[in-house]
Amino acid sequence: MPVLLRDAGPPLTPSVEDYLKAIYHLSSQGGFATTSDIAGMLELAPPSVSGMVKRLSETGLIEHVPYRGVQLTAQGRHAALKMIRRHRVLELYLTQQLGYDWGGVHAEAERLEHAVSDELIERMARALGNPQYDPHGDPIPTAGGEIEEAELLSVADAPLGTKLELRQVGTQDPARLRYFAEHGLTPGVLLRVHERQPFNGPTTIALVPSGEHRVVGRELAQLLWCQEIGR
Amino acid sequence: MPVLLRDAGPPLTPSVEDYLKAIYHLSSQGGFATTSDIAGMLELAPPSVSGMVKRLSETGLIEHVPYRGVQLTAQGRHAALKMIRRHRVLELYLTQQLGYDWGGVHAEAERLEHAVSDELIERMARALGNPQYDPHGDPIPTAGGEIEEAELLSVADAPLGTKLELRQVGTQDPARLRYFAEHGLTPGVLLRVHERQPFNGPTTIALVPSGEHRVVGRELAQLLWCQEIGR
DNA sequence: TTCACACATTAGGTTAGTCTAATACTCGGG
DNA sequence: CCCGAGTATTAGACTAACCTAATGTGTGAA
Repeated sequence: MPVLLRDAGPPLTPSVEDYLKAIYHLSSQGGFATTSDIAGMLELAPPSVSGMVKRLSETGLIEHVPYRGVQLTAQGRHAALKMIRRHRVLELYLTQQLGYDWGGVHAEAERLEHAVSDELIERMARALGNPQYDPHGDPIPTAGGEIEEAELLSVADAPLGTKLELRQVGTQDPARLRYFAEHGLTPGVLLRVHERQPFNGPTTIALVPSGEHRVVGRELAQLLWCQEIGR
Repeated sequence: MPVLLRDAGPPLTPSVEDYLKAIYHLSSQGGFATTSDIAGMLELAPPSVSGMVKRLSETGLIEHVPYRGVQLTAQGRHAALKMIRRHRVLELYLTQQLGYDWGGVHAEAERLEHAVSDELIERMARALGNPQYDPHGDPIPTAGGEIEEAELLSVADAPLGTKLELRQVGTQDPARLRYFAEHGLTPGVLLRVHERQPFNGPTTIALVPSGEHRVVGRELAQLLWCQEIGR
């Protein structure tokens, strides 16, 4: 029997679990998750989020900087990863064992993840051969709460030609963020490094699948963090 | 694809689903489910039940006779059977496909039954070959909301010798109910009809497994409804 | 340097579901 | 026939989680 996650403190409500997951996803690409981002992701009114944020930071699951945003504490991150493990194991189990297709599986997992026991998830994982990736290719955290951190390469360093997914933009500066957005360089976009000039010169990026080119200087290229898409 | 249950009205909360299931089980052996019986089964305080009973009867899921008890309406019965189908399919799936044992399976199903979709239950049922009985031998309602009603025989009519389970006591009269209880004749008890005198004479019952005998007149024997235990 | 706008927070209200304490009802036994 | 024990219900309070409306805050653009 694999080691299960130790349960720290009282059980979390489904709602709290959803907040933690949302904050995990939002703050994985940048430092803080903002109130309105969380509200947008969970389809709630911003004041509802403010209220929950207060409670979550009182119980030590998140760190709140007023008017800035929130980040997960170690404890909150652990709980979030547990939920993500549940979600991804469920998605994989439903598709592989019960013939679900891509479409239906997310909503089903979204509801089940709050109801399953650790034991059930471990049994499902075992039935699947303790898989490492879900049907979308996302890594499944271990029962111990560890996740394969995507190895991120900046566009300034990535090898030429390989297909990359833009994962993080390493700045909070609105001018730079706006500039990137205007040029279609937002997280999730696929691209290749097409050419790089020597002596810290500019990098040419080819967007995938359009093939359009973007030329960025070294300073900006260093802010664009990507993951190699091998799978 | 089998016909799924049509959903009548707004979705029910988990709490409401639990009430309906409890009322179904309690009123299957006798006319009314009382407030305190429901409170006992759900481990709630009686006033909580009174409050919920009011709401459920306002939404047409139950019929409430004040100070007497409640019964399910057709709509409530339908919803209860849907939950029982979910529960029993889940129990069977968890034991047969995921190696759960008898012990753990009930609690797991109890939580999952509120989170699964109809589609998931139908997929599980199909994976199991559309079974008719759960691991305990209880019948699984169909997706259409029908359940194999146990064929009940009164002790006055049952054949001699076959093993029977006492399922219902067909009276509300306290004197008779007390008499039955004092003689160990309560629902769930196993017995055989040992001997029956002619000309509407008394019936002798042998309790199982103790073998003790009880002699009851025809009037009382007609009140004891049993199910043949063949399986 | 200021000021308007976008965003965050506070204030106050709602619903579901629970609780305890107080009150109302029913019915069997004297 | 009435009364008290045992139930049922009402009254009133609490928590979690949401909402809308009102109020604060912080910053980019003029």
